[in-house]
Amino acid sequence: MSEEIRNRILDAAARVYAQYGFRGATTRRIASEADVNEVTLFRTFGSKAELLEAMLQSQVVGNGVPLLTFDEELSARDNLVQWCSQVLDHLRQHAHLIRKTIGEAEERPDAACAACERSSSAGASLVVYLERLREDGYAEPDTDLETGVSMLMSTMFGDALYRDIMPNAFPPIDVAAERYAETFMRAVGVRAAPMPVRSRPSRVAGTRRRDH
Amino acid sequence: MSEEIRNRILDAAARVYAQYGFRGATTRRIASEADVNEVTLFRTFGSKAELLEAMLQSQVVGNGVPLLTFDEELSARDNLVQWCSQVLDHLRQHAHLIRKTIGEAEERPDAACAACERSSSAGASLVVYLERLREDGYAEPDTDLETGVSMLMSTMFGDALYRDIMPNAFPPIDVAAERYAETFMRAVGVRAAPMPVRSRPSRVAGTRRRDH
DNA sequence: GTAGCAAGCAAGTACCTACTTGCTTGCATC
DNA sequence: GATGCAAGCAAGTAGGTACTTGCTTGCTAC
Repeated sequence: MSEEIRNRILDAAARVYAQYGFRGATTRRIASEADVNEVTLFRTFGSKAELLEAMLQSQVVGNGVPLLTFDEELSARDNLVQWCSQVLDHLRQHAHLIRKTIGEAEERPDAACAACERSSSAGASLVVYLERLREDGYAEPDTDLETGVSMLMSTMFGDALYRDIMPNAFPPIDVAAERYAETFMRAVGVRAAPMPVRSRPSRVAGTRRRDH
Repeated sequence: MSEEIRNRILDAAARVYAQYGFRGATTRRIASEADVNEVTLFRTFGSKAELLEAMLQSQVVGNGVPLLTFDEELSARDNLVQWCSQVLDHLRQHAHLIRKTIGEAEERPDAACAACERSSSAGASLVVYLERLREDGYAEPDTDLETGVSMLMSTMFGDALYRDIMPNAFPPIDVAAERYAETFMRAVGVRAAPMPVRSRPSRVAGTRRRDH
């Protein structure tokens, strides 16, 4: 089948690109990494540029930064920790590829943009969640939410992309997610318990908050 | 003089490298950017690798991330805002170069490390400052200082390096420094006024804090 | 069996790359 | 004016790059 060999080439291209970048990802290297004749690359994808474009697209499809989908069963803290952990995992898995793509943004800006949209919508999903916490009285109303979210996203990108080249600039890897989430909560004023009183509007249906 | 032409080559190499990276920074391009014969590069630096190494070193020397040197006249907030502003300025000036160097860390890890040491010592200077604020009662004692600092550094790197490719993921450029500083202050519990009472040891000489 | 097709293989094209060599030009010093 | 030196210039070397062409091999379907 042609499909199997096609995927083998795409996978090999991803590995080679992640290590050597666009210029360094020669057709020769990719072919030998995929254990395929070099001519097959051109017959299958037409050119090196088209190959790498297809490879980047295949890496992005269904592979974006995870959105925050809150679980009513969990506390705000646990929701945040879990999401941070997912985002960190995802970014770390694609760290080399992202680093290369971003590093070459001057020369091929379109490639970098694809990945960016995903991450900004992930940030947006966090904003939505925080606004809900706020109207439920779980978060203080007078904090700079957007800046906090922006900082948390930068933090997770920084951790995932640069931990391996400057390891002592970050919290230990096994507690990073919760430390980020907790520090973030302080920054944007997310409380464990809701605001003491005020005219907090009761939620619609389906919530299980019976607290005072 | 040979010195002038040498600097012209180094500057040109920096520009070309910032745009094309190591592989893309061909001796031909650098020579033409410096308006110098290509042979002169080899006579002056020996090889392309030595040239670019010299260029990176010349960019780092006396050019590290600024350390936080607090001004007793200013409030903690103003000290932090000022420092953040300096760091952001510095990082933005070298953004392209840093991005390329970090993107190529897999292939030339030593080059990336040089820049990293500087920035981690900048973070360390912030920790020192915060510990002083804490013992003066200007900061809460029970917050995760290291994580906060790590997040602030990541934030500033992220802003400086990625703002141009994802502009709406960050606060407006003219207020970014103060928003980061203020959000950071919340996160690590830096107050405008010192702790209410306790057995706070009085500072040595030269301070002007007469508050209770 | 044979026709079609996907892949391998060997070789070649045209261009770019780092780097070298031999020679000329201009300037500054004695 | 002769010497030395830094730079330019033209040409060449050896190898890598993307990409092409022509032919062979092996498998699958009718």
